[in-house]
Amino acid sequence: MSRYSAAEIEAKWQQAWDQAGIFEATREGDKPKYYVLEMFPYPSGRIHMGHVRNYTMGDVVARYKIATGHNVLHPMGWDAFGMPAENAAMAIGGHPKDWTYQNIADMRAQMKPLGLSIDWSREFATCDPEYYGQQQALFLDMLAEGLVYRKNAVVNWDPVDMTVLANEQVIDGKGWRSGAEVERRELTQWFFRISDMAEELLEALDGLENWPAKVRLMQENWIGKSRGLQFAFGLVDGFDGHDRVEVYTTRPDTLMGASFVGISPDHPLAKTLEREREDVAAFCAEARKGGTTAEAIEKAEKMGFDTGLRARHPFDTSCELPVYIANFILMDYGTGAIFGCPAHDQRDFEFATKYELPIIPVFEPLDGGAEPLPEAFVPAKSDKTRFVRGFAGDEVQTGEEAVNAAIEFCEANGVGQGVTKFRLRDWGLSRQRYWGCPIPVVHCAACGVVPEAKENLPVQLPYDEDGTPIDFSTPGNPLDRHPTWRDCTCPSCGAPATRETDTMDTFVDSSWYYARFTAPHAATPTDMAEAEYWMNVDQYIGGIEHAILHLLYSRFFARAMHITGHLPKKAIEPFNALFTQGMVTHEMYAGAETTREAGVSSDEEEGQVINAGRETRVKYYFPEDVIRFEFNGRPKALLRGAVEKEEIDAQNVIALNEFWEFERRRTKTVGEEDNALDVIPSAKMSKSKKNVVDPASIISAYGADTARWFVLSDSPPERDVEWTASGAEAASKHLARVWRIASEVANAPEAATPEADEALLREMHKAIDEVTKGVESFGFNAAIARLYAFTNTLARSGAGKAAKTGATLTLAQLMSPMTPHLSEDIWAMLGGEGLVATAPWPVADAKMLVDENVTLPIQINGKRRAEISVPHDMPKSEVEKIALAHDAVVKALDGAQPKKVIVVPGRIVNVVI
RNA sequence: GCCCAAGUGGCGGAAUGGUAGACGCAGGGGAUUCAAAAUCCCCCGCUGGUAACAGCGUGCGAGUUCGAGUCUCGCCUUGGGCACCA
Repeated sequence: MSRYSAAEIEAKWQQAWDQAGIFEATREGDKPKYYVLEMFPYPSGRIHMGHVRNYTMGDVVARYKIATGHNVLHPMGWDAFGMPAENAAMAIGGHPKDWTYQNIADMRAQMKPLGLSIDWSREFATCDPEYYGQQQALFLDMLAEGLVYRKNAVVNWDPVDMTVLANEQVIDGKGWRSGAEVERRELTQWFFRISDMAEELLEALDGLENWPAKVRLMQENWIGKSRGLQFAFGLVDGFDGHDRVEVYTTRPDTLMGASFVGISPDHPLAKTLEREREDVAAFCAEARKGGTTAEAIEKAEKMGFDTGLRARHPFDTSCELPVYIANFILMDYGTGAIFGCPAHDQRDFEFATKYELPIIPVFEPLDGGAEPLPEAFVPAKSDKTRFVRGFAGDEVQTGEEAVNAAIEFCEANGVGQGVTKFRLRDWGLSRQRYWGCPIPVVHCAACGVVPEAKENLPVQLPYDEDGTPIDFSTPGNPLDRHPTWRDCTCPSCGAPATRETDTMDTFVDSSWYYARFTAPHAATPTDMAEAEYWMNVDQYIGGIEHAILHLLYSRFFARAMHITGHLPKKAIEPFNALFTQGMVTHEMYAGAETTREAGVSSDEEEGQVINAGRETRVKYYFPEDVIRFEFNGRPKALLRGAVEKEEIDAQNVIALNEFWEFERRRTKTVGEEDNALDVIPSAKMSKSKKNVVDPASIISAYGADTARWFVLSDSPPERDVEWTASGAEAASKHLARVWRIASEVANAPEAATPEADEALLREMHKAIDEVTKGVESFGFNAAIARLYAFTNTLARSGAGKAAKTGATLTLAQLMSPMTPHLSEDIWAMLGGEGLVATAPWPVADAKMLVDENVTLPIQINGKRRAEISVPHDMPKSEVEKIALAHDAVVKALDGAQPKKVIVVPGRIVNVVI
């Protein structure tokens, strides 16, 4: 073979690894363990470049750790439950299970050629009954520990489809599918008691040193701890048993600026009033209208209703404040009631302006110190309030200080007490869906809600029992409609009973899969001995989009699993290190109209960027950028990305609601619907098909090593990388060059000059040093740049055969985490021992990293003016002497003495004149 | 509105406070070839200069330092997170 043939080589070495079984993880041996994990994919049916990048990074880490003497666990599985499968069943018939397992088979077939160091013997899908059965066992244990409970919750209810809608599925207050006005309805749902752990989940963030600061911060904000004062306003005249209104405030220092009290329409007092007064009922009905989406809230006008009730100010009993019901007050934060201080709160200010309530500043608008007031309301002569003086003297305090002083003051005066609140809510896990893990409880007329007996697990989803197909043709939960599945007996009394038909949020599935990988076939959720050995995940890699929900839920679950005896204490923070990688982007046209205007013909070359005129950039998100499906019989593809809206012709964008249905599976983080998510039909997509980079076609054209090399080479891993055809071409050429260089080593002269050998050896050790540092610090792009440089050195070196052979073997080794097949081939070609995959990582010789002679720049007043070459270990004084004798320095000094000479050994000389 | 991050050639990007622009892409020139592909060599921040060289240069403005892309402060721009959260 005289040319590098990726297809041949890659198949050959994958087979060799398989036969050697080197990626199968066992607990044997005394090597330190290392668990590397990439966020597992949703089986959409096709892998994309985002997957390639994610798994390549994980593979680099895994292979490097193998080479450095670790016992590595590197598993792969499938996040397989969720809406797309159910929608496919709805749109094209068939069963979600068949659709899913077919997709898994397809994706596995596409992933295998990448040559990943995965222990496939541990593979599972979350829709395997073996997995979700253990998840049900876990649920029952959590139920027994009080970590799960049932309560009423307000949800978006579509009265036509008779289903609960996620916030993202409510568009302009209407159900995405039915178009019916969405109602807010109270339903009984299951919840994880995650809010009880808010404090701990927050505090433990500090210990996650190897997590990106950004992710920790996002979680901190999400948990949203706040310190404030909770106290009661007494009502002047009580109403039907209500004689006080409890409020919570984070700004007790503005208490003297209170001009009204507001309560939520869902507040108990409002509900009582509603029952007895028609005008209140009418207002509350109006206020409750509209969904709970961020968009609906944004648009809603601030409305208030004066109940006529009056509240007494706790520090000024002569002051009576009106009690309003207001639509902007949420029942589920704080106490569902507030006091309004229009002078120091924008929202209260708007409300007060609208209803002509007094605006009472409590701080002077001093320079510095005091917070600025809305300009119109800075009083001519400021009224330094009694309150500020009362507890803080004349000094106007700000921020936390003022708040704490106010709390202290209030507590001392018997007005309420300081409390800590969190934004984090309990995690509602009930989904009215078929394709999810059934919640293993039974409803019994006599016993109520009864946990299913463990010996009856798994509670399996019905497939096609008794020839009764699952009915996906109509909206709602197919489990509800199933004629027999719900029927069961009560595990407690044995009487006929009904199964719970809600299934679990798919985030539950992904909250503990990392633990299951340590013992994927254990008869209990985990095997403690295995968990003790393998946990924690040493390096977790995935997309930033999971910064909050998935990672927070996993942290909660790990704690819950410890409490229920399924994980050791050390695993309550399951991911020691986290790396969030960027996306793979690619320029493209957004739709056929645009494409035609740009003058693109269909026979343009694959992947070429054709015209900059109307192109736009699309970000391919991990893990599922493109979902192919049929909708109403038409083939479509969904593309989620930052397409600039105005670039897209309206007719090319299918309805957002179709998109959201497919997105619901991954329950969007709140507010993400604002992220310009656009959807392009595949009919249009195929016309501009050249915009989609399909890993399979790249691999068949260039080979896996090229794809791997490229996705790592161009950008830092945490940043987005743009896929370009020329970049892929360059990667391919480079690998072919390395192979060629290796195959020509045999032609090198037996003996060369010792200088040439020495020089190559030094370069080699420098390369070892820098590449190792790069790989260890996720500086893959820098490591690759160093490998390019070393390759250039090697190619031009006049060293002899032995030195060149050694250098080439080392090059192959250093490249092996990124291009394992090519490296393996070169290793074998040059007589390396065994497999390069298991060969010990080369170690740089510190002595070889420093050259005998170094070039030092000479600066004069910080500007480079000359350079000298001196031995690296020459004493400072000698260096100084030589520098001062340099022509350029002598000339600049012009006979004068330098003020100062700074010599940094091996670095620089600076002469200050 | 609140919080966070990032701004370096035509492009992606290098650079423990110590020669800014490594490495790659794109571009230009050349060798090889009947020709091409492939390969190899050279140039490539801006301005002036044939050149040697000089001046300028890491978003803008200050500061610390012998020395700042890197540290501090203030702006500008872009990106991200949170949000009727009291």
